[in-house]
Amino acid sequence: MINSPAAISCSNCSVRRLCLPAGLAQKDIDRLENITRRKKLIKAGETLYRSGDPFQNLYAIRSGSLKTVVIAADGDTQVTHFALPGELLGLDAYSSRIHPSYAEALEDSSVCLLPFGHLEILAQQVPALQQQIYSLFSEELRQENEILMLLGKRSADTRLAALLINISSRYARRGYSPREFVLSMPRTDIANYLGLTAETVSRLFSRFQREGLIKVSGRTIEILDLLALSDLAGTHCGYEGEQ
Amino acid sequence: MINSPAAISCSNCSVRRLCLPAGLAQKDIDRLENITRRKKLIKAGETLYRSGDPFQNLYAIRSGSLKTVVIAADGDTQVTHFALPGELLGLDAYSSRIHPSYAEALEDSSVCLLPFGHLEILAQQVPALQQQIYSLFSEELRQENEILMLLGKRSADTRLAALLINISSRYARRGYSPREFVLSMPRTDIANYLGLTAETVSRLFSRFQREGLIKVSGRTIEILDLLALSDLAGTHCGYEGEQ
DNA sequence: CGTACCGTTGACTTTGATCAATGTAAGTGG
DNA sequence: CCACTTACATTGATCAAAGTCAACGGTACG
Repeated sequence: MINSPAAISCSNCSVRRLCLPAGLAQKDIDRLENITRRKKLIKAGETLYRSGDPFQNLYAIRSGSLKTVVIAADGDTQVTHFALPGELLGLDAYSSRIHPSYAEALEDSSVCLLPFGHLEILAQQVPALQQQIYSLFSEELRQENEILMLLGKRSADTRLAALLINISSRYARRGYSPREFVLSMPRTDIANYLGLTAETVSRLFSRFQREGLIKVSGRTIEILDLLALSDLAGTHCGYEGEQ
Repeated sequence: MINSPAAISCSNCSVRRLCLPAGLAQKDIDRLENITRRKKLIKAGETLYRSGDPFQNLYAIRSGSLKTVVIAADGDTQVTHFALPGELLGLDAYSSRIHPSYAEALEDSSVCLLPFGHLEILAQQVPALQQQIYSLFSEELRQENEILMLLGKRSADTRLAALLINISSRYARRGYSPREFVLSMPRTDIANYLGLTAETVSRLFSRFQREGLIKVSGRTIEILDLLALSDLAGTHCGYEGEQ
């Protein structure tokens, strides 16, 4: 864990407009930076926090990607989110003061630690920050509702198409190509997230490729027919509202 | 819509300890009451708000029950929540300023209107209220994660058992019998919520009855073997964390 | 170079959806 | 009060989608 030099403060973070500082005046960003100095680097496969850990911080992703996973009493797991830079992790721990899920890095990643006690006090003084926190909470609720629809009502191919379109649009929003990207998670995680098996996901990748929708090469995906894929996803695609 | 007499203020509301006033000092409850005077009565089948409506208020349920439903672009719907007294509706509308879902009364119900603008300002001044709002947001996220697990990983019988246990425990928390209750929603809504069909739900009710787990009489459910039913639900039962 | 993990593909099985018919209770108007 | 309507619920027969089990191929890493 390191104390950041000015070089990696919010002000020049590439995802600041997606993250907590969004909508804040410069003087308020300065105050926010005072409590977000601490960073953490985590390697692929390491956990950022575990289920059952006491809630101390929120975590803002600077780079890399993570999955969040809930564990049932019988040991069964459910991947609930694939998180990209600019997104906040840990909000679900507030009420119980215990993390109900764990977060694991899918690749080497860097996160900012946000001590929630400090953030809460600052939010009390800075209405725009307060509003941004509400907004991130609310947006996450809205997204989960869309995923609920996906799991409750959609066929396997629609689910996978929706995930691809979702990831594509989120990369686009971060300045990367929406047409070609590398999935940072294994097939098993995709399957778990979508409520399917790895075999079904694998078969669907093959089928999508056969049908000319995408080109698959291991975890590298090239979208050949974005329109048709979006179509297959319904308009259930933009479940981050970012198409 | 009526202005409440003192008789139906938060202070003597039967669900105040589950609702926004939880954890607030009396003087702060008094201030909260100043902005929560307006009530609304809605009849079974009427909507509290519709998808697309501008976000003005949160709604706290005083009595009755409602469902919240998201509508996909193709018209397909997903029931996302069955809401009981003390619960807050509308949090998911904050970030977009538009309700992404609609809320419909399952029986004649009464709700408190909470103008969010006012609530936000008050929360800025009353840390305990701020914390309670975070808490309700966070708790809702946690619950949605459990439902995700239910829809992603569980069989039809486990899903229905989990719903019954969940409703039972929520009634218990509100001072009603956990062993016998009337479901306020039709089978189709239960099926939609659980990602099943009404036929499957109906068959499961019959099977549970045949197996001596419950007694079904229309929408009246008597739980005969709470232990076995909880067992079937896994411990995925208490997804409101209230068992 | 071999081990371990991940991904793909095939054969078969199972779960729950679909289609269709019938049953039941509540409300409506004659 | 009773036929009639309507909405909700149940049950059965059939079907399809996705799961399971199993074998095999590729790639990365020690």
